[in-house]
Amino acid sequence: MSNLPTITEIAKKLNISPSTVSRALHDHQSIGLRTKMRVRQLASELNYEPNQNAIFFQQRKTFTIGVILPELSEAFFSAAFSAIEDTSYKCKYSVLVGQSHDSEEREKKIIENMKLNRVDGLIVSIAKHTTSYEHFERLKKYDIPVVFFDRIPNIPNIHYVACNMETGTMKAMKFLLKSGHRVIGMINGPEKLYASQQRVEGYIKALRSHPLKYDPNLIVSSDLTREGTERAMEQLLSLKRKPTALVVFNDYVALDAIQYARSKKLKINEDITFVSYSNLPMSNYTAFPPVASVEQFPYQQGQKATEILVELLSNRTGNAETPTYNNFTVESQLAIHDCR
Amino acid sequence: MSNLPTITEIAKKLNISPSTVSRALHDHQSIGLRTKMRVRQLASELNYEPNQNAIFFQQRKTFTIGVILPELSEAFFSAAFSAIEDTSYKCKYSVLVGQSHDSEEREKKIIENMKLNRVDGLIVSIAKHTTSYEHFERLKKYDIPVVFFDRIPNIPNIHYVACNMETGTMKAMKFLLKSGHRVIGMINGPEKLYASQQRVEGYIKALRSHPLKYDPNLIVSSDLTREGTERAMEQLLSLKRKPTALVVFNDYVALDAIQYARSKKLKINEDITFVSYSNLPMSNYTAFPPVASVEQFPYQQGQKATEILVELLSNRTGNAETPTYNNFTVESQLAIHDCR
DNA sequence: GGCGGACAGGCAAACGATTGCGTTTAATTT
DNA sequence: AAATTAAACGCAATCGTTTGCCTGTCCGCC
Repeated sequence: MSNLPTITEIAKKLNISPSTVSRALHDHQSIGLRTKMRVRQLASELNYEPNQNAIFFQQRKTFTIGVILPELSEAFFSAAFSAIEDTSYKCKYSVLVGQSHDSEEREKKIIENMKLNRVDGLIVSIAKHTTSYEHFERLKKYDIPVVFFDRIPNIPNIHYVACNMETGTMKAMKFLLKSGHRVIGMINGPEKLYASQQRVEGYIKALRSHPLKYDPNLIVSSDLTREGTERAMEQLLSLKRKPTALVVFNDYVALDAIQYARSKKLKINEDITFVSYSNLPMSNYTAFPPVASVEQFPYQQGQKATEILVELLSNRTGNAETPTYNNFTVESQLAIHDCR
Repeated sequence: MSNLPTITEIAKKLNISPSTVSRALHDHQSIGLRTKMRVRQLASELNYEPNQNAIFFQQRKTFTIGVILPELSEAFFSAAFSAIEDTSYKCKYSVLVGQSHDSEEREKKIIENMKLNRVDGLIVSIAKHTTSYEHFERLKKYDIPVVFFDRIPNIPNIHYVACNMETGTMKAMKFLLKSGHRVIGMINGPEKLYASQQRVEGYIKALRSHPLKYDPNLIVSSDLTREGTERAMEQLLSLKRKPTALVVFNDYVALDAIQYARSKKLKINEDITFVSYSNLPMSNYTAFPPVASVEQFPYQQGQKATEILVELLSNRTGNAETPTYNNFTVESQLAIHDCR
């Protein structure tokens, strides 16, 4: 039943040594053609399959990459994860996954777990409540490379893939400015996030290049919960110079913000216009979608991150070379929705 | 650097044998207290961590469960997967995942891969285009138990977790009947799916118990694509006895159907009413959500499936006991949306 | 005094595959 | 004919941990 054939069995049946079998199956040069044939013949007859566990153990490698994400059920991350799975499947890597549920503690535990499981490398999008990065730093000692994507920590010497949120924000701003808006607010995400900082940069640069003066009151942060978003909206709507348009951290936040605005009897696209990020497919179905969305290409990000990691893993010579850090920025793009 | 401490090292430094160290770390009875202390002391000093690969290899177990899903980016599956991850995390299992993208061929390849990776067991929601189940049958020979959930094949002798779609459909139907609808149509999913068959059962039972006569023309299938749904709608709307309400396979299909209805100038909730399944959070944001949705509890399904699998895996005695097949049905529930 | 048994620990095989280094045989060169 | 060499394969160690079985030692008890 569960007694799978091994290399040693094959060897015995053919009266040769296990090493020969192994080499034959790997098409090693120093094995004669007829032996190779006999081995392969028998192997396929017996339905032989190499025991990956034995190989992993022997090679001190698992051909497994760990993925740590905040929430698998969020469309952006599941799209990215889908890409990661697809890409590593192509590269013969397996994928182990854990979700931090945006908790730093959980994130640490998962990392611990991944380390125990001896993953070869990690792809991470950090939890929004993560404040310190030492648990990632420690991985360097274990020779486990980490590639961050989208939610990347703002520290030097890391591998990462991210979308250029600065230019993305500039595109969004220019679109709004062109439409005639002059007082534009922003609901930003947690300030620790690099992506949040980039949004502010883009916001300011767009204003400057127009030129308009920058009013810090027009930028407020949300913790990305519904309540946080409502508080942010409250703040923005209570300003003397009330914004006629808002750039909002992502589509989820935007939908909450829009609902809040409607509850305050504001007319969407008349009294107030929304632009958002990450262009969820669900925007197609919603009643009042943002008029435009900065596409963040989750699939591409996931794919690129995986490719970088695999590259990193295959180029390992073991000796202490000077490490170079890969980063890849995918250019963002503004998707303008047709609001029929 | 990457030279992690091993049991043998610890043994050497303490001048005892590796077996003693192993047993000490496992709190084995036959090891003296002071030796245990010394071992643990040194182990934590050296930051010893057992090499899981070695253990997996030695125990012929991986403590890994494989998960095969159609699409990770679908809310239902990512919620279920989230539960699977959470639950197996608690049970000290790792999760390997693959998505079939609803292709039978891809499904087969993933299974092959999981087999190679020696997963201990599998949790599967089958691809909608899967027609034969031999690739699952084969796994029995390898002693890899499979627990199906939600999308389960309609064959005997399997472990599965599913939502009771029959009673769920009856609840939906009764709700519509109570609201006064007399001609109720159904857009069903692929007929192969057990879940589709159950929906039809519930549909018919609800009619009979009312009693109303059953008109087969009122049930049409969609392949779950937008086009398929539109064809289904076309069929239903061209009937002489036009339905005033529709029970639709899931929320995605419902949203497509509703859009189609609107494009035909039908007024939602006046000319035609929709009831759907699986109560996606996004329904809260959409313009015209179905008035009610049969909640399928993806989280609970995922959790239960994982629990069953873990139970199955820990109860393995190895001898050929008569297998018993676990199945678990979570009762569905009708969520009525407030359409303000 | 001899015996049983509890206690503490060691030996060595086993899990399955890979790989550096040797060994044999036969062919080729000088 | 002797020497060199290439081809084809075997030996044995190795990866790190677990575990069945054995060996002492010490104690208590009849």
